[in-house]
Amino acid sequence: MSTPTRQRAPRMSPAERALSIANAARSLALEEGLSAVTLRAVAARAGVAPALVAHYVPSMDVLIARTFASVVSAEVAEIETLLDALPGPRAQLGVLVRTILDGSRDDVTLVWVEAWALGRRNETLAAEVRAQMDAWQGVIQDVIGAGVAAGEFETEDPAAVAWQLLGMVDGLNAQALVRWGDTSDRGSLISHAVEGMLGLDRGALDAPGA
Amino acid sequence: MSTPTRQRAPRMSPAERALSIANAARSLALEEGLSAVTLRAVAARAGVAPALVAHYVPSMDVLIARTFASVVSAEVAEIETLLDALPGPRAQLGVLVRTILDGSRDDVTLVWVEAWALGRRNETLAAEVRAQMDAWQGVIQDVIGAGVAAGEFETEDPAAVAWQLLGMVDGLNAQALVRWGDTSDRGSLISHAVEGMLGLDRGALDAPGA
DNA sequence: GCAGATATTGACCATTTGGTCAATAGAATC
DNA sequence: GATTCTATTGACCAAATGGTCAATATCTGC
Repeated sequence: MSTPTRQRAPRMSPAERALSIANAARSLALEEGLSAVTLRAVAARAGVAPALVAHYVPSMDVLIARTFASVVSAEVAEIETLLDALPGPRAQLGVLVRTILDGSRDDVTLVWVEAWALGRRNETLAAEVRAQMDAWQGVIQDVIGAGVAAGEFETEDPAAVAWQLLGMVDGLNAQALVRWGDTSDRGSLISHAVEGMLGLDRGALDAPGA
Repeated sequence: MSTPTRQRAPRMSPAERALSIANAARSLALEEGLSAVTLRAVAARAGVAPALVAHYVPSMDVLIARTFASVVSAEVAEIETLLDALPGPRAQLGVLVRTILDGSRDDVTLVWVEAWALGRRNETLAAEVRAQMDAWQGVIQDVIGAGVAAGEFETEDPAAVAWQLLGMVDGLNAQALVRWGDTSDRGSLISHAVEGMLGLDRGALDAPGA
């Protein structure tokens, strides 16, 4: 059947090849989930013999953990720069919630959900999951903390609220991954929920003017 | 090494054997997760040859889906009877949230999380996941609907609020599965969140008297 | 007790997984 | 142009997965 046989891969420097493999793993994870990041699948996508992937990575467990970290830390960084451009904590929190729930990151959500499951049998991945959760929680906590300092939010425990909010949006995203269409009112409803947690008036977090 | 060899399993009626296998799969799922429900693992736990499991089940995919349904529907039934014993919607909602989040069902949570992940490669399981999500949502929606009818809750879309609440608690439970200890304030915080969604005063859902 | 029905099993098979290692090919250096 | 270095590969391996099927053991009805 035509040429299902792979050409010999052009020689690269170790750094280049390592990057190429990491990128292959990353795109594979985003398109088909972390469980699709197997030795052979990564090799095929990178256009390379399976043995080469094994050669460049200590074990598949750590490649999966690194891939997870790569995907998620990029998302965190993206959100952070987005928030930096906004005026105050209230605007930031509103945008934060709406952005996370806007459904445009289902691929990342899939990576999260599979990481929770795979983490039970891959301790390296589990550690990375905890680290990235901490990073996420930190971003949210900073916003909430700033809001409390500015007298805009009311809570005695910004850290706990941040964890709570993180869990909520994770759950809603995971749910959206499984359920049919209908991702309608997620934004406004959770805004009301957050208002409840932070002692805000109803609608205080709704999208401003625009 | 002693006797790692299995005795021949005592003969049973098909109904009995099928039940025995289902129970083995169920306990395995609760102890080690859905991904541990493999042909050989189930056979070992049931004290039976692997071929017998294959004989009694159309495929592992459906055994896994049935096991998921068994675990989750039992939980739904348990909660329903718990709610029936309570006076009104507000008490029911408060207990509902606190009970789901009390951390005593981590085994079921693990089954949920793995079902989300495995469902992407097991359509039978995916269908069952959606069905059980609908069941859960129905229970919650009934409580909220009753509360709205009684003038205790304020929302225009009980169904949406129910979905939202379900997603939130799922996420918080999944998070607790991964994070270290510290499952502290989950109850009261989410109560405030729900109060925000349903237009209740702060503290309206806190545990009564007791 | 004997014969038939059937619950159960061992022996296979194909596939997929992660991983190892000596051999090979290709670029850089002398 | 020959030699050295090394990126890359094919050929393996062990383990685990789901699944099939003829053979066997055991119970039931006659």
